[in-house]
Amino acid sequence: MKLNSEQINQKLKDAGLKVTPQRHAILEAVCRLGNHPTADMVIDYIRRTHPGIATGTVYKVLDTLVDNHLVRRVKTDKDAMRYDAIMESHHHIYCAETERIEDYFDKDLDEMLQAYFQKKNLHNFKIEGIFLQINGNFNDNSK
Amino acid sequence: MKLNSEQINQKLKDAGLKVTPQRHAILEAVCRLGNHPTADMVIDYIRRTHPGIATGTVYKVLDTLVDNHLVRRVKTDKDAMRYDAIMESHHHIYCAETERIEDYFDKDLDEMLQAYFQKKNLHNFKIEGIFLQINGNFNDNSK
DNA sequence: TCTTATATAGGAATTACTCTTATTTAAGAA
DNA sequence: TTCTTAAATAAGAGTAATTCCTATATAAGA
Ligand SMILES: [Mn+2]
Ligand SMILES: [Mn+2]
Ligand SMILES: [Zn+2]
Ligand SMILES: [Zn+2]
Repeated sequence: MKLNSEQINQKLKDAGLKVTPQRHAILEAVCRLGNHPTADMVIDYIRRTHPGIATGTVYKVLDTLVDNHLVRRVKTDKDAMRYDAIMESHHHIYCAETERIEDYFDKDLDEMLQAYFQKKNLHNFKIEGIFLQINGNFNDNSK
Repeated sequence: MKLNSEQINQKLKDAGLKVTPQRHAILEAVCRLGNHPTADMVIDYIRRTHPGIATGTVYKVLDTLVDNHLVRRVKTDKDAMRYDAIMESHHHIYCAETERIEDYFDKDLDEMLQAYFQKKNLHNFKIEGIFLQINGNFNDNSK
């Protein structure tokens, strides 16, 4: 989560992508903003330091980052897509009312699910990932 | 899934909703179309028998049906929301490439998850539902 | 340094969805 | 059955979110 400038560049390189200031800024923004920002939030954040960036560039780079597994999409009931720079396996706790999304890491759960579906064997489907969306309401509104 | 006209009306009534031709047609369309149609697909389908229906009405009614638990939203990596008239607990198998979504019913899995989270107890979050999105690729392109 | 495939800027275009207001209607009351 | 009225719909303008196009710029390998 707390990647320095060099680590961000390295991630891009490792993915076989050209390192550009735009890609750097966008990946950094998704990391830094946390809480699963929308494209629009990314744009607002980036323009503070990088005023000229084009809207289309942000969308295109986000797609590229998703395709190259540096970022993932997080879907909610609302219209706008949200993005997540945490690529370690984790799930999402989501409150539709407040649009708040919290990460949920649970190794035991992941192992349980993996074991379950190994046994189950969905014929004619190759599983690439299993994600849980846990819907409900947060009791407090802290954080 | 194979609801007749009367059953559709009954569902609306049971939810405490006024029965209107538009609501009837929209709920029927989501049932009949299956495969998690977009609002646009619902509009196209309905206009064949019900040419005058307004776009805004379809979106509004879909919202109403979701709020009253007669339909649920299904989100994918693409921009457009999709809808599902199957309200029994089930999960989704999703291929991002083809945008195909298959329903996945699994009582054992549901019980396992429920038991797991009962024990786990996410403090400060009231769970309303847990949905799995199983991402990957279908081997065949049948169906 | 040169080359070139790739990426970005700029902005128009499109899609998906939302909102507003006048009109209509479902369904309970009389 | 007719009346009443809160709620629903039509129509279409408006907005948000995303995509697309093309000229220009740039990263990075040769
Ligand atoms: Mn979603
Ligand atoms: Mn949209
Ligand atoms: Zn996350
Ligand atoms: Zn379904």
